[in-house]
Amino acid sequence: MKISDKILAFFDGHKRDLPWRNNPTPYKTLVSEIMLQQTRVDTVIPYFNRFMKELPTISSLAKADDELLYKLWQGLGYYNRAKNLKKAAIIIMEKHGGIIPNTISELESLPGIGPYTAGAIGAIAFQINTVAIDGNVLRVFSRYFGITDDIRLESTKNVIKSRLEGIYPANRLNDFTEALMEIGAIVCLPNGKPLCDTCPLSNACFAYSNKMIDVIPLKSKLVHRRKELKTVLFIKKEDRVLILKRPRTGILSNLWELPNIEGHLSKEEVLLWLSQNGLPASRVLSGINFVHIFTHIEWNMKSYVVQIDQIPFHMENDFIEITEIEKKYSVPTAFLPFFNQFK
DNA sequence: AATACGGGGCA
DNA sequence: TGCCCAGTATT
Repeated sequence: MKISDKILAFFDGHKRDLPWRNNPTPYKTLVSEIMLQQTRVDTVIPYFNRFMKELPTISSLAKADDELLYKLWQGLGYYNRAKNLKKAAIIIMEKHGGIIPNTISELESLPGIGPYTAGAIGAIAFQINTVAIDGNVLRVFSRYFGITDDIRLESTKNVIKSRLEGIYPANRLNDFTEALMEIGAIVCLPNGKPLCDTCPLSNACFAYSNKMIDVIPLKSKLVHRRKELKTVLFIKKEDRVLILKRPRTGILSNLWELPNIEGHLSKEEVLLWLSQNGLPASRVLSGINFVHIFTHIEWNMKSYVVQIDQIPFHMENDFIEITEIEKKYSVPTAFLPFFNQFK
């Protein structure tokens, strides 16, 4: 039995029931693949279902209100994906007549779509004979071929790509592409924990036969995570809280945040900051402290709850009812504990 | 070639 | 704690 047949047979017998696999369309493939970038399937599922309900077509996505778009993405992370997805939808409407393009080069020219996603959409939605190399595929085939180089290196990905091209079947490119990733996701697990007993590749797997599953793949360490101190202010007047829109670029771009200041401030320093910013406070109380960890930054946040007597007239539109914030404003996870402390 | 970019789940 | 995740854009 050819290796590709074994892989396809495994997929037929073990594939998970995922929402984007029900009555698949290129649009479902596009949205799911963007959401799945660096994000687990289980995390994506509820986001995908909500997204498809609110924005069921390319055209609705292209016209979507930005606040709705970011709200649908709240908590999913890598928020530029949402921005780029809408940009891509607009380009598809304007330059491709509303039809998702069916060539790798056209797909890859869209914002937010790189080599992996173009390959995945090309193969899954359009049966293009192309390789889609994600983290799963790198792990499965570095083990299978016995490739001991650092899988973060572009050169290693190219080696795996060319080796992989040699085992592609003539048809069912869509199922085969998903099958490779499915094996990585449910059998060939990371951290030396693969379930080789149930793996369709084990009898020809280099790492398995050489007892090297715990050393392959080799992956270099990430750079050090820097620490930042912040003081977060929960400034409220009855049911309304002051929130600010973050810049269009950088971390958590376009999302809404609580006012925050670099460093850990004392109550007196907070009072000074408030008066300098035209916010005379009636009371400043210590709030909760919280640590939020990003991939490359750690925010150590100290908070204060500030009650003010009167909202300055020029800030009238910046104080939003909490229930309204929950419904319509996209607030990054890092700030949610400060809202939840009152529940 | 290296870094910025989220958040959660699991040893 | 550290690793990993259906990666891409920017520098």
